[in-house]
Parts: sequence; C-alpha cells; structure tokens
Amino acid sequence: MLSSACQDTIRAAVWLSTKPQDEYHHIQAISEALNLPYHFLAKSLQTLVRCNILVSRRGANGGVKLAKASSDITLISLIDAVDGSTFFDACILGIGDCEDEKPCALHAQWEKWRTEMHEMYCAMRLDEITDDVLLRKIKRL
Amino acid sequence: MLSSACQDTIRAAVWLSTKPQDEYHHIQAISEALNLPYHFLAKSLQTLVRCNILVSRRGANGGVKLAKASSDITLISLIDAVDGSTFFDACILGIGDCEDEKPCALHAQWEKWRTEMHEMYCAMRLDEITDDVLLRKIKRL
DNA sequence: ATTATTTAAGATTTTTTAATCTTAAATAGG
DNA sequence: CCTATTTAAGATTAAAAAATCTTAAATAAT
Repeated sequence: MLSSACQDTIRAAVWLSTKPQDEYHHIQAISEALNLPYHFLAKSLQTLVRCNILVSRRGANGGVKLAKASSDITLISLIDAVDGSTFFDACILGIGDCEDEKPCALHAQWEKWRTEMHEMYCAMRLDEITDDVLLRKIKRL
Repeated sequence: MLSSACQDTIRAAVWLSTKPQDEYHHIQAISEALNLPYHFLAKSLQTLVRCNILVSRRGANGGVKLAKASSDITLISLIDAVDGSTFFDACILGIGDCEDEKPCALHAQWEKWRTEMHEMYCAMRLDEITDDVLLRKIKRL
C-alpha cells in the first residue's frame, strides 16, 4: 500500500513530533531510535525538506526538525511527497480504464473505500497519530 | 495491493469463464488475447492447477480450462492461491504489532475496511465479474 | 513408434525497489 | 582559518519482483 520509504518517513515524522518543534535532531539519531536504515531514511527526509515539511541544517549540531506544528502536518502530505499521489488511482484488479464510463464489477465499492481512505489520510495529522502507546511501536522490527 | 501475477491470473480466469467450461485453451492464446507475458502467466496458471481451480492437459490440443463452474470460483481463492493469504494482515502504516491489544491511530478504521474487502473478495465469484463491458477491458495495456 | 505440440519446471535475465557507499557542501565551534 | 560534524547528492550494490529462456515430460495425431 505504502512504500517502505514512505512508512519510514511517517515513523520519523511521528518521532519528531514528540520532540520540541525547534530542536534539531540528527538523522542518525532517528535512524537508531527507530531502527531505520540511515542512508535510506536520509534520502526520504531530504524529500520532505524540499517539500517544506521538514527543515534541515547541515554541519555540527545540524539535523532536521518539523517545519510547522505537528497539528498542521497531514498524513497525506507525507504520502504525496514520498510516494506521489498516484496511489489511489488504480483499479483494484489492475484493469485499465476503470475510471471511465464503464467500471469493473468491483469498481463502485472500491471507489467508495478509496475515497474514504484518501479522506482519512487528508484528515489525519501527526499529532493525532502520536501517543505514548504508538511510540513504543513505531520501531522497525 | 495485488501482485501483477495475481492480477494476470484473475484476468485469465475471467477470460476463461467466458468460454465453454469443457474447452481447453492454450495458455499462448490467453496470453495473446489479454496481452500478458506468456511464461509469466503460465507459471501463475500452474499454481491454479495445483490448487484445483484449473485443469490442464499437456501436448497437442492441450491447454487449460476451469475446474468448476465460474459461479463456484471465488476471487479470494485466486488471490490466496497466487499471493498467499497474508495480504490483509499488515498495518496500514507498516507498524508492527498493530494487531495486538494496543492499536495505532488508524487501526480501527483500517481493520473495518480490511474486513469489508476480504468479505467482498470472498463473496465475489468469477461469473459476477464477467460481462461484455469488462471483457473489453481486461487486456493489459 | 514418431513427431509436432503444449504444459511443467527450473534456471537465467531484467527491472524495480531497497539499501549502502562515497564524496561534496555547509555549518558551528575552537 | 581550520577542523570535526552533519546534511546533500549521486553512484553503487543488494534484494525482490517480474519476465524470459531452456529443457523435460506428456499427449494427440499421423
């Protein structure tokens, strides 16, 4: 559903949202805390920086931090940034042209779920994902 | 959501369901009709044969046919056969242990959709997918 | 029986995704 | 200014998924 790069960035963003917003944190530290591959994570986070979701600073005492309050960061913005917005477009059976006039047998139902999912991702913000329980679970296993 | 091998087998099964059930059809013919890679398709269809969803015959005038009426073949049986049954188990965020006592913020909603999807795949049978409209659309693009 | 045909099965190659490595650029602190 | 540190960026490698190739086994027709 979501690429592992995308899941990693969500984990990292959730982790960052539990820290004071003005604090820079080393990508290395995030990578270790969540057991995510450093260079792979760094690459995804760079994408978030370019999308103005994160702010980064190079050099000693550098790192990354959220560019805005966690309550202003939607899940869909992370997904769009890393995976692109083409995830909710495909037919559930992989059959082409399902969007057009004549749908496949599953189309109407899938369309309904797809819309609901998209709305959920749009509505859900980082601060809603974050709680003590989740924090014990966002590490990669 | 579904692997391309799985989508291919669904396409092929739908195509077969439009033919007389006792007719053998060459995998080559299916591959050409639906624009699916021959050897890749053949491999997936062999899986269906082993699961007794298809019957095959080697040699001249050989081919494959449905092992039972298309109204007795559920979508979930194809998916389980090709992709295995682990597709509906994962957390939507990729966070581990989401099944257990303490779920992630999206868990309850995702669980609901997942259950509904699974039920839809269980209920949907080949003959329901097949109609004139769909047949014009099941070719790979 | 022999031959052409076709599925079966495993090996190989290609493509995509994931992960790592290397070097450059920037920054803070001494 | 110099150095250690850290992100940035592109190259490389590894792993997984998709696709192809090759050979074997089975079958029908001649």
